[in-house]
Amino acid sequence: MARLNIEAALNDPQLQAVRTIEGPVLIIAGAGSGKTRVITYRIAYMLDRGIPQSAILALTFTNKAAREMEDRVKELTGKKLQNLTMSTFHAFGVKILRDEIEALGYRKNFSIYDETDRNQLIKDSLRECHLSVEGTDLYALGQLFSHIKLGSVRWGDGADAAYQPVYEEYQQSLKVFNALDFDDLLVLPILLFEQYPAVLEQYRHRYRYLMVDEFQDTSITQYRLMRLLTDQGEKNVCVVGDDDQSIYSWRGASYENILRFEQDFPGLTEIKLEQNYRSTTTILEAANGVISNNTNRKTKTLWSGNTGGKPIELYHPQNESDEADFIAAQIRTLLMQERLKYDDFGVLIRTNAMTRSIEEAFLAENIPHRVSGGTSFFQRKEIKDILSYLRVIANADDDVNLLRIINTPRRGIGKTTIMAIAELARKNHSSLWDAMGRLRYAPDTLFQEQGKAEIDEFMGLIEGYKEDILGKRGLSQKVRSLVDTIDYWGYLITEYNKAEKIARWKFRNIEYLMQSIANWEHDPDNLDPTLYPYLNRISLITRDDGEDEAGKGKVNLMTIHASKGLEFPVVFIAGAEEGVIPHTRSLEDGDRSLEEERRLFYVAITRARDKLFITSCLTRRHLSSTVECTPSPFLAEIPSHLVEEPEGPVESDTEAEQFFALIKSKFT
DNA sequence: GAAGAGTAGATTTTT
DNA sequence: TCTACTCTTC
Repeated sequence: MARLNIEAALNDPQLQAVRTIEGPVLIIAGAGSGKTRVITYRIAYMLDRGIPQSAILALTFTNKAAREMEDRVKELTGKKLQNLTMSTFHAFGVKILRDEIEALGYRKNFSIYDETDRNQLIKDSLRECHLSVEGTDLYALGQLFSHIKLGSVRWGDGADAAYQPVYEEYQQSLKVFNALDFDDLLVLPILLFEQYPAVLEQYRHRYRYLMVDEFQDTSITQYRLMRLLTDQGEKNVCVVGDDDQSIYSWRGASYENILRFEQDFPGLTEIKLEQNYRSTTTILEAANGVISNNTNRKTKTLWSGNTGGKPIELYHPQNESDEADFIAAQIRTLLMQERLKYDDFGVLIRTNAMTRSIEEAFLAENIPHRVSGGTSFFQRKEIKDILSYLRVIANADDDVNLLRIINTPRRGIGKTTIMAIAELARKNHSSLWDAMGRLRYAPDTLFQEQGKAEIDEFMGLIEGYKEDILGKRGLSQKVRSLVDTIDYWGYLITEYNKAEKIARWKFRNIEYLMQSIANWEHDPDNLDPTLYPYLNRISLITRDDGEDEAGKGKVNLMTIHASKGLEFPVVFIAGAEEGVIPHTRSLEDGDRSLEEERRLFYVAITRARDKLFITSCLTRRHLSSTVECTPSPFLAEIPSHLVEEPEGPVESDTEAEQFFALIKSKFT
């Protein structure tokens, strides 16, 4: 391999961070201080010193970050990295459970429930306990269940004990369905390790070098898992984080893990990376001006070698569509004037719903773009339908997914039939599939022959594909045949008979899905291209993170949360209004959340390398009405000498332009 | 008993 | 704008 020349590539603190591979290490890495660089060099350095790939475990926060890091290490070392484990905490949990879950009384073909599946199950559990679904805040109840499961709240003690039976029903159902929710992916490995020390010992023995990225965004549960793996012996664990960029506390993340780490690992090496290589002084000063208003933070001074920089430009468009047009027009101008490329631009928004207007403007202006976040591809109804078939083929006891497809496309198994099956399942404490199996051959039932025949046909369909797919290759071909057999196209046509366009578009999505399965299956690095690994993988992907090259040459449109860890020469922050950032929903629960919103704004600013645009609309459509907006209070925290703010609102399109746009849209 | 039509209700951030 | 649930019709 090419000789690793780390001295030339790194500054002193970075060098120290890379070379200190023994013992506990805490790296406080400010925004743009070369954190990813340090982590990748550190791994390369370890490999260079002869530490085997299989001994290294690097945990990240998102799949995207994991993949990116892997690519960079690959690039740096020129090695194949088949035994290096780089994944999210959740994916690591799945990996453990896939091998060991039988010890906990589940089967290996477990299903993983996403938010939608989980909400469905919570609804069913509520009904089962004779509580009204309409009168319950499902989101809040889901959060409560999470807290209970993760052990941060107890019944009666901050948690409404009235919901305890619902929780128990929920848990029991998961067990019967052989399904896990996202929390289980962390909690069950911990349980496993606590109950079976010998298993834990195996993992400790294997993973002797641990790294945790985005440490400020780990939860206490993730911390416990990490600690179990590193508490004994050499304690070669390195965590990298920045308390100022902690933006996931609503998901249980706690930057206090940094303090906890200091306590639990005495004698650790602490390294601060404070030199910012990314942004101009202007941008950095603005960011510092904002974040210094937070009270709860570790002291840290970011400085930059780049002096000066272009001013930050703040605009006030009339409404969100003017805002979108403005951004599109600026991109067009800068492309020509500054010779920038499309992928030099990042457009950051607070909520997914804000993508729409901007995307429309990009489409109208013919600006190639990529949206990450947003309603994930895998959340679309048509995709979920097809995937539900696959999930049921993998694990027929999965009632939630079974119910989704049992009559989709319609095959004459209606409400009454399903109720009867559910009744039998309830009596036997079994899954629906199990109950159907009984009904299928039972001579004496309340069922008419008609219903029975349909159940028989449905079960036959699933069983046939089970035979054909499980453990076998050629997945994408078989999915294609499945889609044909159930005539999903025919279903779409009848369901959307008034809008063939929609039906066609939905079917195209399914084509994409099959294409992506094919890509995954033909990836030479993929050693096991069968159904289970596929389902495990996609269950944890929320973003439509198209394969590596897909983002090249495109403007990046994403939420601020999704932008963490990325950087762009030019950044637009859209919707810098009170109620958007800070978001109304977060203002409801106090100062701690306000500080988190400020950190979010800080993260957004620090994504920019050279130039930052901020737009704050005068009005914005919200739900179905238009509301007046006031600028975000955070804007006033940016030192005013850094900002250029043209008077008055941005000009909206002249009538002539609108006319041309209309003509143009008719031709496209 | 199932299919189709119509109407609420909903939009913070993600594994 | 879209989806999930309810009510009506066949």
